[in-house]
Amino acid sequence: MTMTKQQVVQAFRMQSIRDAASRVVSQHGVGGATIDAIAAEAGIAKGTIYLYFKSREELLESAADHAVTELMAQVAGVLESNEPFDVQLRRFFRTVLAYFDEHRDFFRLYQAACKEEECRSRRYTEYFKRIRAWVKRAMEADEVRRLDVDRVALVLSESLGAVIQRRQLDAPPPVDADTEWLASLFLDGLMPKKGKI
Amino acid sequence: MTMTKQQVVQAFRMQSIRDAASRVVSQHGVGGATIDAIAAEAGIAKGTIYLYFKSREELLESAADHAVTELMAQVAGVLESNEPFDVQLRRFFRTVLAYFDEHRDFFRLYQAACKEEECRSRRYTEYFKRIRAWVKRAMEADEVRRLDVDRVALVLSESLGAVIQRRQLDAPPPVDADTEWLASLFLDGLMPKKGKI
Amino acid sequence: MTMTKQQVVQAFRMQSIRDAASRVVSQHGVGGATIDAIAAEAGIAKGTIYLYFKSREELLESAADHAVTELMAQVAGVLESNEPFDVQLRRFFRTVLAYFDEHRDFFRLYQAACKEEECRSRRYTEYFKRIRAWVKRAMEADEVRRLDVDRVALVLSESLGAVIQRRQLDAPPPVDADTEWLASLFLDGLMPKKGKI
Amino acid sequence: MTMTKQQVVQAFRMQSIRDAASRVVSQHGVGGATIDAIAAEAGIAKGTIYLYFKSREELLESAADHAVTELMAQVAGVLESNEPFDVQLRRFFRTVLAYFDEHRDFFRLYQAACKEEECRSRRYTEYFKRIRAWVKRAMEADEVRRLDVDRVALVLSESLGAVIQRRQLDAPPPVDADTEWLASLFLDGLMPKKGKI
DNA sequence: CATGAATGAGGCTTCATTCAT
DNA sequence: TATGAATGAAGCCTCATTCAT
Repeated sequence: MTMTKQQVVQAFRMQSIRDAASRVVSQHGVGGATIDAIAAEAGIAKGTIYLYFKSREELLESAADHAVTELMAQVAGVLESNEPFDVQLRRFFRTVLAYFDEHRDFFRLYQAACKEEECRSRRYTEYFKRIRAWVKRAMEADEVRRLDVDRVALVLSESLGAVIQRRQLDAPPPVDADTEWLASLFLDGLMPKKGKI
Repeated sequence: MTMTKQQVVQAFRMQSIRDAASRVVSQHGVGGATIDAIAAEAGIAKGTIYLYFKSREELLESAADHAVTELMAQVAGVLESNEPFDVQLRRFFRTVLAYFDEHRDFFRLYQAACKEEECRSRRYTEYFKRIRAWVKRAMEADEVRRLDVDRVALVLSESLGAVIQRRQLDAPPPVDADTEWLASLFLDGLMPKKGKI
Repeated sequence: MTMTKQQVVQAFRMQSIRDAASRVVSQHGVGGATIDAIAAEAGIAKGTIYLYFKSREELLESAADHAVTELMAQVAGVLESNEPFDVQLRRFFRTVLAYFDEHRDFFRLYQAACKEEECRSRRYTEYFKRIRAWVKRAMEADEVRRLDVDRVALVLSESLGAVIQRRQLDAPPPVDADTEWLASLFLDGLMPKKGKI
Repeated sequence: MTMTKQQVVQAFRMQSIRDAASRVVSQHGVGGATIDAIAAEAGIAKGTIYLYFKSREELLESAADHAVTELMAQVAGVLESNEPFDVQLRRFFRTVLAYFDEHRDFFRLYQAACKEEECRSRRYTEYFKRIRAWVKRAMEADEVRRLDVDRVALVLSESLGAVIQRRQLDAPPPVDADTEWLASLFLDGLMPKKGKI
């Protein structure tokens, strides 16, 4: 795991370019994320980008990959803990919401870059699988009703995504508010709790 | 409201161009929806498009608007009926899923065209407002738990969108299956129904 | 063989672009024949070139092809006549030299474009085959000594090429002088004609 | 003429770079002979090349120059011997053909680098002058028919060049075969030897 | 001396838009 | 109205050259 100074510098540079790309995308959309704009944002020359990435496409893909990876690292601990599902669900929502409050760039980058073509690949798949596995475990432990695992995982993550995106407009409520609200909706549903005395 | 023959022809022509745009987008993505391709698909000359739409952007926006409008017309009846919420919710899901099963073109058009820039504007806002109003009414009638109306409407529509998108891959289950499943999730939540003797 | 007016215009435009390309190459070399320069020389916009040729490479190839074809048309009559070989040889040399005196652009275009890669293809091959066939016929008729047909054809055409190229520098002697000289060399060789009392 | 150790090292380094350039050109053409590729082939850093050559152009020119010089050194002995012209001609052809069989890299480098711009300069001129002088001497000694000296020298060297190039495709016949054949053509011409009793 | 990361001019190509017919 | 040839701005990418280490 020891890296030469070279490798450290290279890694650093690559990340700074990815960050610049992410920022540009978040401000101008994927279509507006030209190499010129990204280079300007990164404060380097156009050509320099090609020392680190083979093409614009590879750069955007890499930026998305890295963002998902970073998020995953933060989410992993939560999903693999031994707490009850409802506690985990709250922590999961809170973690992701907080991540995006700090990286509000990302969502659009990720979504837009991946809507077209077969993107959304590798990393996101891993991310999604992790959520799916977590839901599955909860179902098997009867902590959660048995429903289509894939669809539940999908709806959970996409609903979260939608809330995140919405938080990017106007002044969002505190993270905890959205967290609690989402958890409540998914745990108990929309129906009034008649039967719960 | 009577239209001259001229206006009828014009309206017809515009819609046929929008439809062509929609088809092209669904096949080649928004990036691949060049004016050339759209004109070819519509069987007209490139220049003709500019007789009806000011720019490519306006055309795509208009196409998305119209698609949402069409969907809205179908959804409106459901949301304004006097049935109980759970029945409405099922019909709502079913209607939208069915619409997209027949117009699977649209989703990508709509999503992609609108992620960038501040699209998603006008029409979608109306569509969303209608759902929001419906949810609000249900809450006020105590058919639904009182939660943040905006967020509930958001999560409902986005979850539906996610499922729709997922349905476009592989062989989707019947509309009714996804309908029932979504309804169950949102009505009763994820927790096992212990108390429901 | 009747062409629509469209086709005529298109053919004319294509040829004018080829001609511009040929001129630019002859002045600045193949490397200097940028799309910008060719468009400027043709008096049209850069993009227009792409309405008629798929890429720079295709344009240059096409230009070379057409030049060879034109030359071939002029040479064909000579080679297929029923005159004795020495007469034909003189007419052949004269025709090609004259062609290049009027199109002195071409040689460098052709040579340079084809040195790299496997160019020199199609058309030139045809041109060469014609010469080869002619030489072969002459040999079979015992008008010419039996030597390696391929090599003879090669040396004839390349020697001619060299002389053409040389003629492009300084003030060249009249076409007839070079014609006569070449014919004499190839017909009788370098040795003094001792035996020919 | 004694060189300091410095100068020796410098000369050696320059030649190794020229050789690398020559190899790269022979494999990828002049267009593909980027500074990057040449440096990699030479096993040195890009910047180092600029310590020894002012620019890419100067390097390629220098490489061509040196190759011609080397060839010239081998040809010189032949052309200045006191043997009869026909013997010399055969030895000349054989020497050049053999040189290129071992350095088939060179031809394309030389041709391509020099077609553009007014290359083909200095060294080649010397090389050519030497051949010209030799032919002239032979004419003055009545070993060769009196024809335009320049054109004869030109046709001799270019014909040889053409054969060399052709030898680079497919499996070439032995050097001696082409040597003999060329000599025969140029010595005696194409006409059947009727008069030779 | 040697290095190679950084630069940026310049090339190719696409495509939204215009306009003469 | 309809057409589609022409335009040219703008994007992506390459690579010769420089310069701080």
